[in-house]
Amino acid sequence: MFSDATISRLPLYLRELQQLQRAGSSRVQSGVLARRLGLNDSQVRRDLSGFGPLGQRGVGYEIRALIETIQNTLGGNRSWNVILVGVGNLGTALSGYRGFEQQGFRLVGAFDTDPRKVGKRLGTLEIQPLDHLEDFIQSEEVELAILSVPAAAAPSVAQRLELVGITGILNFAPITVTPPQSSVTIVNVDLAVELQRLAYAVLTSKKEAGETD
Amino acid sequence: MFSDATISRLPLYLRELQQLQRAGSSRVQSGVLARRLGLNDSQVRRDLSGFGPLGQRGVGYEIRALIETIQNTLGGNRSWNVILVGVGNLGTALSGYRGFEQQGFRLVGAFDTDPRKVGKRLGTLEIQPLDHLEDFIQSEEVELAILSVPAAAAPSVAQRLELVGITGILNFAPITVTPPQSSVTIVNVDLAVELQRLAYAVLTSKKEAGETD
DNA sequence: TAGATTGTTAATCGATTAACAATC
DNA sequence: TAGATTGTTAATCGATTAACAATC
Repeated sequence: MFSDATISRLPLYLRELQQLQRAGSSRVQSGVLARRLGLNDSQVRRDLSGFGPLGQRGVGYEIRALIETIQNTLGGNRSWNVILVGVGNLGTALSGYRGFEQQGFRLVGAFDTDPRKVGKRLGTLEIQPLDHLEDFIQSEEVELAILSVPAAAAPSVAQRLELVGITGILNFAPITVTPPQSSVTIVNVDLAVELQRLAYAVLTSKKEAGETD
Repeated sequence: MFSDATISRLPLYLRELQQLQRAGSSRVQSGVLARRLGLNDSQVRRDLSGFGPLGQRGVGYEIRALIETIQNTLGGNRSWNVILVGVGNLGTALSGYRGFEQQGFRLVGAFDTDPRKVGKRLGTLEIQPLDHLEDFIQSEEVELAILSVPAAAAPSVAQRLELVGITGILNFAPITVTPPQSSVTIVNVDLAVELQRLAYAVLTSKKEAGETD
């Protein structure tokens, strides 16, 4: 129904639409979305046409309907129970990240091996020891895990999560984690990668501009 | 020389190669890299062939040479001075992120508007007020900025950064920031987007497996 | 009706991949 | 030499985009 390329843009449309809605708009045109996201307007219409006829010719798209439809497609229009494994600097930051809650992701548990952290609070949650992982995941029907442990620990923790039935892992540890078996989907996020892409883009835009540097 | 698709994979190769090197390997084959990154081996060879003949037929690629070449291409084989604007939870986490230093990015300054934060230490740095931004950027030859301020403040801070000559901004604020003029390159990182992609991947892999849910 | 914008087609463009000769 | 793996071609596949009829 949707190509991979389209799927990867749906979250971007969603964010932009929510921004427009908050700013008071109720309708939007393909050209507006395209400009704001640096895309082509044909591309936007083609992406959105996968939902069936949603727009009105001559008028545009109803923002509210678009948001609901995209959310339905992306997240099944339901909330997901998420746990955080590894409450270091990054883990703490991620737990406070507004965007997650907004998009239907509920942080229901936080885990760390460090005995000094266990028992402390993280927002409204109490940090639990890693031993509790298995019981908690089963009793709370947790499906997704955010992994922010040190690189060295990441593969073994990922394996443990898979064994107990976690279906998706968002890995922030600076190491590529591949699924031990294939019952779990792992998305690796590398923050340094983004900075490298930025540096490359800056270098090439300078070259284009004719600077010698 | 390199397609966009190839460029976006170079940082992934780099990370994988550094991991292999740390594990004691000195050579690697296209098939090995492909498997570890979920790519096709032809694709890996094609990507790497842009550097000229680097591999040895029948043997593979020298890891050390590959790393150096990729680093050269991506970052100009030099270090970049980076500042952090917005020292909240996320900013603090980013400042401690190992991956940045490893890839040649040096955090040279940290800024926040909050008077209670100004003067405090962040690692080896002292947090400065936003007023110091312009002077600091010019005297320290800062080129890149990591933006982790609240969404509402992001566009105006981005504009300020552009005016004073910053050439690249990595934006973590949960809002799409587009360059006011075109003298700056902005890369928007949305952490919730990754979680949404994961959720979608989980949903579709379930459907494929025939679960009704 | 006149103006605007969608939905969709067809053409173009670019990226992936299988295959294999070259060669270490 | 025999085995392995690169570098590169050619074919395939998929994604983007211009264009325009449909229609609000």
